Amino acid sequence: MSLTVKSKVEVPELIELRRGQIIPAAIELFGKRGYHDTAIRDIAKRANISIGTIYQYVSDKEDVLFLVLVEVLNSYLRRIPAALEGLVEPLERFRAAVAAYCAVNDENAAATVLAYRETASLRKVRRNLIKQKEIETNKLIAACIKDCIAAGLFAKVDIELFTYQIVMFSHAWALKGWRFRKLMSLQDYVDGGLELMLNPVLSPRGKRKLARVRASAQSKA
Amino acid sequence: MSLTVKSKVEVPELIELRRGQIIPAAIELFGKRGYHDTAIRDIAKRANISIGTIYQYVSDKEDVLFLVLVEVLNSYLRRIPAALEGLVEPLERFRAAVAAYCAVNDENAAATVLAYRETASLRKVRRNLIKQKEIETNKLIAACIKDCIAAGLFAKVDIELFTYQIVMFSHAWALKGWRFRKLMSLQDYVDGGLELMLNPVLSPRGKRKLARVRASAQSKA
Amino acid sequence: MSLTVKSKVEVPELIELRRGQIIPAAIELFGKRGYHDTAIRDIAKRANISIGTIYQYVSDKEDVLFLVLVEVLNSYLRRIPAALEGLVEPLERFRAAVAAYCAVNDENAAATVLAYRETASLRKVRRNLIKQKEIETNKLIAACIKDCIAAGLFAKVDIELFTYQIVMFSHAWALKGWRFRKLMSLQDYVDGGLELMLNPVLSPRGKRKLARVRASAQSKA
Amino acid sequence: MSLTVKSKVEVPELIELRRGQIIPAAIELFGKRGYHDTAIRDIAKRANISIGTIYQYVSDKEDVLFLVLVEVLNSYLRRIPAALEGLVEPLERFRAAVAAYCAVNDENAAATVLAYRETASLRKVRRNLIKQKEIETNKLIAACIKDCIAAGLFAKVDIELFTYQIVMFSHAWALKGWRFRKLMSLQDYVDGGLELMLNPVLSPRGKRKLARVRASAQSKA
DNA sequence: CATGAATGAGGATTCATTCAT
DNA sequence: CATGAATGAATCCTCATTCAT
Repeated sequence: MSLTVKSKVEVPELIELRRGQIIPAAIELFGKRGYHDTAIRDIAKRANISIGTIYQYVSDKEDVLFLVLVEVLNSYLRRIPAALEGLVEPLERFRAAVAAYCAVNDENAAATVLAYRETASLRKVRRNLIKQKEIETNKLIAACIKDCIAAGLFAKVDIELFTYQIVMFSHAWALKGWRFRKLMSLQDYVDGGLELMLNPVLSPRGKRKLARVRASAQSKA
Repeated sequence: MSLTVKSKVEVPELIELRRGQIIPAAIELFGKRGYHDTAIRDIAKRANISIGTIYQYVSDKEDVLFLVLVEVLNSYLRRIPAALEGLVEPLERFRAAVAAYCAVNDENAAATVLAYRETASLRKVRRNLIKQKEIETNKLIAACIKDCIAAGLFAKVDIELFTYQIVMFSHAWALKGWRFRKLMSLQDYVDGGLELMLNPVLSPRGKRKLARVRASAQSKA
Repeated sequence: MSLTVKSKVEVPELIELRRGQIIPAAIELFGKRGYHDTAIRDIAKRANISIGTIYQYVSDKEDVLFLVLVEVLNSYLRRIPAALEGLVEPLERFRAAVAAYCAVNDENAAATVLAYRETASLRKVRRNLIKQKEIETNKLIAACIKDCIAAGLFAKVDIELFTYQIVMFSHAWALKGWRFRKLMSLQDYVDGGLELMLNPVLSPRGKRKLARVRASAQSKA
Repeated sequence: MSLTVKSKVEVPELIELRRGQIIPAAIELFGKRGYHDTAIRDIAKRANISIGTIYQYVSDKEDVLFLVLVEVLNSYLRRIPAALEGLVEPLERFRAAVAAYCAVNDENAAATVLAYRETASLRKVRRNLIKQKEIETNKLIAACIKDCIAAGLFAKVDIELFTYQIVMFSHAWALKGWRFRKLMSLQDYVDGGLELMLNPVLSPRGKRKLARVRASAQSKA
């Protein structure tokens, strides 16, 4: 009920089509001006549909925000597995996951910032669902960490803490982009961050492995 | 002009008195309901003054937000030096700075979240000023790091990156409080985080020092 | 033109079929929620047809209200003659007419209330037509009164006034149902009312007749 | 809570002043166009105040309707005792009460019609309060009837029924004004109605009294 | 200086009606 | 003929801001 967004139109293709117009328009405007300073009228204009049409696929302005945030979080949730596809070596997978997550937060910086700013504007149930989605995303990273530990590449660190360190590191690129973008490239950010975060964690075996991984990466480049 | 908040009343003592009523009320309400969902009327009521009086010391609702954010950032800026007072040993100072910053973010979690949510609602000049204040705070931490490096306790890490790692770590306690508070105490959070962040950074000498610092901390307890 | 409801479909059977779906649905909903708080969409849903179909047989929401009110008034117009069928004795006919009119207003209380509430929402021409229908209904009762006078059963009262007294008495059962239904049965209401209204009107002969009519009614029961 | 209308302004004189502007404007417009077809903007314009001011003395459009209906019913409630002042003879009092009630319904015909049309638009609690007020008004008339019975002027009729007969008779002048005003004067309506309604009720003594009352009334005129 | 009543622009939402399929 | 998605005018209501007292 509060977790699903009710639509007056029932044809699934139409719902997909229209929400596919509404959500991107809203992401853009919410990202630029914030939720409260964006009028439904603005979204309608940007989406090239009428106000009335929006209200046929959504029953509230808050519904739009909810759809937007779910979409953002889902897109993050999709990107990490995609980046891991084909990779089997645990350390490589870990590094790919971090790089991918940073990349998403780079491409959708406004959306990440939006999630931080406006999740609080949702009703509690929905706010919780958004948090749940964040936890799910975190699990993807936690899994990589566990694999590295299992493979003897990482010491037995606090997984939750280490996961959040990586999550915050990735979000920081979006949240503090105004600072970092002046100072370094995303590539440097990821490399420097991994350096900083991996050292305390790598076992001796992990260090050797890392050296090899780096060498091969370099030879490819 | 946009950096200072204009007041119709010129008596400095009055300005201080009234703003001293307005700002805490606004911090509380903005923190609870957010900037947009808090009406000037609400702030007036909480501060036990009239709407008219608020507008005598402020020319805008945005002014209130600005004053609030400046106050929050300033309070952070004051806390770190206070925590370092009397300490001379670089590693101890570093650890104290981190602990202090985490503590402030714990005590004023709502304010920290507020800064993340609503800084974007300020005009550009002011937004920049807030960012500047954040940079100043960061410098306090960066200075500790530099001292540790100079003392040969830390390897020559990227200072900016390491500083932000600590900053985000501290903010995370407020931003992700909904998660961490269920999992651990602030003490454990700080300890676990320092463990995670220090290892990659400590020089061999630093590691020995750390062992001693810890031992003495334990004997005190 | 304003007195007839235009239909885009011309087949009379279809018009009858569709309006036969629309009107009952509208009577129910208008009665329950009122004209303004009932949406065409609601009527369509209740009638199991589409909004578009409604607009094929009606050109306005007001058309629906008009059809509804005409239908209500017509049904009243049909009920009185039906109740008089077979009766010849003037006093009996009079009493039957009153009882029948009260009964209709009992069965369709919501519709009677609706007529009072929403006739004013019609355009003037149509409002007048509805009033005309009311006058026609009243004539049925007036005729009974006249017959009683002609038969020497009633004194020469003001027919218009007496008619309206009866009309209002019948409507009151619907309009003030919230009061009367708590206090008495419809039967008691009709009997008590007739007692009250007849006395001032009956001639001596009328009184004797009434006594006989009552006696025979009793013996039947 | 739902029975009182909340005001943001607390000064009683101001509340009285502003509501004294709002309510008459609303009575006029609701009476003319109905509740739903009257916009708050229209009321504001007619009352020569701003929309915002209305909402400082009322929290809802429904509040306005409620205030209007309460005012209408109260004015009725005041008029009957006023008309009875100084009169002691029960039959005279009864006749004066009826005449007064008819007169109010004549002067405020639109308001009476409004009560019939729009009471249903109120929330249940308030609708009940309005009904309660109607019952109170009825009691004033019922009391006159009781006095007449006690004085042996009326037979022992069903008081509730007789009261409502008079109430409906008075309302009918407003509700069916479109008919009666063409046919007779208010004076004739009252006289004719009383004739019709009193006859069945008057005891022999009552009849003699009535004759005297009439004679004296005539000699005065 | 302090007050808070008055203002009205601005924004969310509804729903009668149309029209392409 | 039937359908129901699309439209946007219309309306309620909020709240930042002003200004007379």
